[in-house]
Amino acid sequence: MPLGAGAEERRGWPATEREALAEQARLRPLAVLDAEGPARPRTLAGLDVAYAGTGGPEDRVAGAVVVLDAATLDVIEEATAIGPARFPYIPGLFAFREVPVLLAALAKLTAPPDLLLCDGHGLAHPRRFGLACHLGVLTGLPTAGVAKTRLIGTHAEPGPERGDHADLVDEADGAVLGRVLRTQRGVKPVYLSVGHRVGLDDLTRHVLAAAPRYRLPETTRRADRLCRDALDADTRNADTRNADTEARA
DNA sequence: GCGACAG
DNA sequence: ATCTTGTCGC
Repeated sequence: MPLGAGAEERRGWPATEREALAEQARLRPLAVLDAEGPARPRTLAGLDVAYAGTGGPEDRVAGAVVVLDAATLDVIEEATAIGPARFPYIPGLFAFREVPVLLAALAKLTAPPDLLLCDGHGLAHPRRFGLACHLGVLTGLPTAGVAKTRLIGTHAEPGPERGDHADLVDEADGAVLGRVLRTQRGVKPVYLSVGHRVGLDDLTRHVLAAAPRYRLPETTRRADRLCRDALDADTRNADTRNADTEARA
């Protein structure tokens, strides 16, 4: 999947909270949040990141993207990438920590997925520009956030059945930020929000279809396992190299 | 000042 | 996210 070096790469990655906030403000207007569809995506991609450290900018991170056939949920393609976190974990600036390694993994795909499902929020963000929006603007692909917990907004408790849902609303202005969806009877709901070039109704259908059995959609489950495995494999390789160096000393 | 706070 | 023992349930 062709992803040329973006302006971000040439300008350097934000090093401070202030620079990151400025970058969010610069990119935010580029997100397309009023789109419909994609109605019938052929492929759905799940993205996730695993960490080695405790939240600092030096942590080792592994990103993964898993492309599934939207109809059968069979794996079509996978890719991973490993590198430094490059930014500390700060709620609201999450993307600056995960985007670099996710872009690196996406660049290894042979074809662009029809919809990227990110592990985090999109519009449901303090400044309306979560990880899913950020990744959408940078790749140009349809993206959405599928988060396990709330970041902002309030909502009623969704009904108990699979498919039941409630609006996630910004108390300040009444704006609908996303949707709280029950993917299985009797389990905690997940938080959906638009990222770029997708509609909330279509997103809800796709996530429900991708979660036939568990709380989280297969996209998220597959990506979660893949990035975890990639990080563990890298850790073992590093240990092996260190052992060899010690032996030769 | 006191909580809340994606992963 | 990651660190971690046991435990309740299908």
